[in-house]
Amino acid sequence: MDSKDKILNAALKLFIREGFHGTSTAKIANEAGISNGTLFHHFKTKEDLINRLYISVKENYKNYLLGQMEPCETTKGKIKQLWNTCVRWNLENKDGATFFAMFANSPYIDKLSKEEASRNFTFISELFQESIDAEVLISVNPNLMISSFHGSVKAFVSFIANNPENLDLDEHIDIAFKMWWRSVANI
Amino acid sequence: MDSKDKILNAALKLFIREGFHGTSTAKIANEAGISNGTLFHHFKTKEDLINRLYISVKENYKNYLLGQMEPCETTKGKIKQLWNTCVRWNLENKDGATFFAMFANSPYIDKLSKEEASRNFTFISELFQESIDAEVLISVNPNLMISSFHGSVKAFVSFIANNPENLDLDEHIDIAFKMWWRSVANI
DNA sequence: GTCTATAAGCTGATAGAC
DNA sequence: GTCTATCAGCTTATAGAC
Repeated sequence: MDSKDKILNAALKLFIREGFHGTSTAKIANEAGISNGTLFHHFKTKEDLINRLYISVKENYKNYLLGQMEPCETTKGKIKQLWNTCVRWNLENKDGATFFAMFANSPYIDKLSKEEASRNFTFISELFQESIDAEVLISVNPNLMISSFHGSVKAFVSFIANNPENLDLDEHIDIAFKMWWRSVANI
Repeated sequence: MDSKDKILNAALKLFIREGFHGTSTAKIANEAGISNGTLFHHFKTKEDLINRLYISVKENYKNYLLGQMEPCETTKGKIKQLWNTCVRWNLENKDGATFFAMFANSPYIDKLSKEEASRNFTFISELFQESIDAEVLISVNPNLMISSFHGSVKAFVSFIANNPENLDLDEHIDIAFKMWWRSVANI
């Protein structure tokens, strides 16, 4: 792992544990095992580091989704697989998910970074548009559909995070997807 | 308006515009029109200020909900009214909603504040539990139902925020509620 | 309750040697 | 690319007068 990645990993870990304010560049450098000067060789400013971290986590998310998706015949199957995979990334990458929750609306993330990051997820928009056109999904504003999708994923992940009883994960993933599917399926 | 409220208002405004890190106590005091010393007379530390602000916004949310709710015969009517009212608070109090999104998962908000704030919302839990018992809502884990409810509200609000075309708000509120209702109604 | 004055310590960032 | 040394400025918080 090169220095840049060491720094990004250390920053993610510290930001979610102690917040942006509580995490100085010195702490990040220390956690990464490099010097403060080296940090500023790789990142122009602290804000630059935050933005690059944001883009990096988003890209990790995208690659996970594309890597896990298998060919699937039906439209419903494709969407279910996407939903499941989103949930699993969020559960397996809690640091990344928390970082999004903390910083997605924050002023530290500039508009350019947001646009660059969201450009990676156009394949989701396309899937929904196709599904609406094919009358598999109800005919509503596609952006409302996408908001509903992500909202459902986030709500389920937050439910799992806050209810650490020994409940059957696969069973509840199925229940939650079926609930969401009823709200958007064209039947 | 007394100094304490002036400080809380100024802090909310600055936190969402410039972030926690970018907002010094001096800036807050200046925006509030009082001195830095006075700020520390009312709030023990900056972290104390953040936590008190969090509780204050949550309380404002609760009072809005309780104030707007009118007596309603049917269970579905009650839930629809609650959903609508939640959406309207989030749309009318964008600063508060953004503050939640930014800080709800953050380390600045301590556990005691979270508990104190969530204790105000037990009436929502009770409504859902009753509705499940009455077989108006499907029989799932009540916490999953609550997560789904808040997730649906947040998803809709985020859709409205990101799609500022001149779409009919009331019409879309109806559409979005109907979508969510299909996912939880016991029919 | 409110103000001014003050300070110790930390912050992000730079310069320059290797 | 990485390090050490360094700093100017800002940070939270306090003390004490009114």
